[in-house]
Amino acid sequence: MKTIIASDNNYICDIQAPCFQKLSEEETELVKSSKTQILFRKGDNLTKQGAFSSYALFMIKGLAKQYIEGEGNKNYNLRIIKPGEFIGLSTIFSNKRFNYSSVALIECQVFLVETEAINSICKQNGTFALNIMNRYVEQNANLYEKIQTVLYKQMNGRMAETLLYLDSLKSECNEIFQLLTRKDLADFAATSTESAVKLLKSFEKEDFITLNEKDTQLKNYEALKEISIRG
Amino acid sequence: MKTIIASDNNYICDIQAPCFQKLSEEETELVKSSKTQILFRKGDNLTKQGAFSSYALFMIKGLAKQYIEGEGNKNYNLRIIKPGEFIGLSTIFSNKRFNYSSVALIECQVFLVETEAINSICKQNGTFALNIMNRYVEQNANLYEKIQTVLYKQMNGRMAETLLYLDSLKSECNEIFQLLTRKDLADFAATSTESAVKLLKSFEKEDFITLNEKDTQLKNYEALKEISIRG
DNA sequence: CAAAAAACTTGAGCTAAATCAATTTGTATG
DNA sequence: CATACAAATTGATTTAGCTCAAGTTTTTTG
Repeated sequence: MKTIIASDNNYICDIQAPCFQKLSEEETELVKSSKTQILFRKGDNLTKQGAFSSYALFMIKGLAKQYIEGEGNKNYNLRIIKPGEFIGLSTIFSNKRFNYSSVALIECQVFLVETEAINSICKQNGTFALNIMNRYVEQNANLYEKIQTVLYKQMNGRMAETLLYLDSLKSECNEIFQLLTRKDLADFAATSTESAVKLLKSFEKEDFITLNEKDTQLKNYEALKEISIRG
Repeated sequence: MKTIIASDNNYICDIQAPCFQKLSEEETELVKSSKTQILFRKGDNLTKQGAFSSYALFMIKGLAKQYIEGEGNKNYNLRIIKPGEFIGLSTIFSNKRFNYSSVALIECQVFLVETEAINSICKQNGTFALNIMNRYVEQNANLYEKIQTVLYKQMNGRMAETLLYLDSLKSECNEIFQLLTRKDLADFAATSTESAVKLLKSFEKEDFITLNEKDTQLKNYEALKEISIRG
């Protein structure tokens, strides 16, 4: 991994993220002392599916994509990871492995938190524990939805869903589509790259979207939502 | 729902399950006071996907299957729920809906715990919170695996996996296969019922399994594991 | 800036698995 | 116990979407 460990305090942030606000002095110290600031360059892996780890990652700044690896270049993209989100929380418990991979789409400022630190704070501070737990619940709900999408929808619906999801991120990152290749879109929609290209063309022909250079503009949200739901 | 609420203390158990052991007097009282004992008959729904709820369920005795509903009789079976396991923990937080359905395979003795009770105990008792959290982590890990299975394996692999999973439950419930129809197996393996039948036949012909009446005996574990991994 | 590599595009053909249809077997019910 | 209903089985047919091949465009790099 071509990573850079922030040598001094240049990058050290004061963990001002909401979820760290309600910690006691002592707890804050624990997080601070256990965290390591790291800068990931575009294309670097933040986590590698199956790898053992004794830390979770917390995104300060940047964007990454989270995906499940299959055989031979087949991946399934689950989501875009944004600032304020944890990556690899599963390592907190018995399961010390990352159950997904993630890769930086742009430069990412991240800090690593020892799982032991998170673990012991959870024991002391129920509110913090609930915050973390809530993240699990949401992740869980998302995974259930993904399974439904993958099992019950067909290509068109999955691509429509993908476009709506990515479009919803434009408020935070307007150039989101420019950061993604056709293969990325295909991996979000769980199709082959060729099918993704054909789907986009057909959506454009039907005037649901506009494809300019690498940007993608949604035009007919209603139609896309309809396709996304119908499957 | 044809459910029977235990009228008196016949069925009331002393929440001796491990996860409730480390609670304080006060907390135990909270759980006890908030719980309602229910008996579900074979075929009854314990949870219904999408339904709002203010309680989670805890299985005392019995077996149920957990599944994700699709359109028109298409379901995906995720697991068999056993005594000592929670059902619908997701209702504890913002997400007050069940994100899956579950149905009793045999008579099930269950108690309902108000989510508010669990929630407040989590705040007070970090160890309990970690116990609950650990259940999420495992569920999460399972869901990631399921997505891999569904996306990257084909029929044969999924059916082999299904058979190995169900066989592993025989130690606790030897008649597990007799409780399941071909459609149930198909729903575990994410195939059509017809395909499931054909797969089982072909596994039998290859001498990987024996099909007697409604029981299924695994004969060649190695071969099945191989198929299950290769996909 | 030229060459090589990566990403994108398009059409043709193939394939895994679903659907359909028809029959048989098993189970529940009046 | 007979009738109806649900589950299981089998072969024939269809199809969604993948793979393959071949070409074009874009991006990266020496």
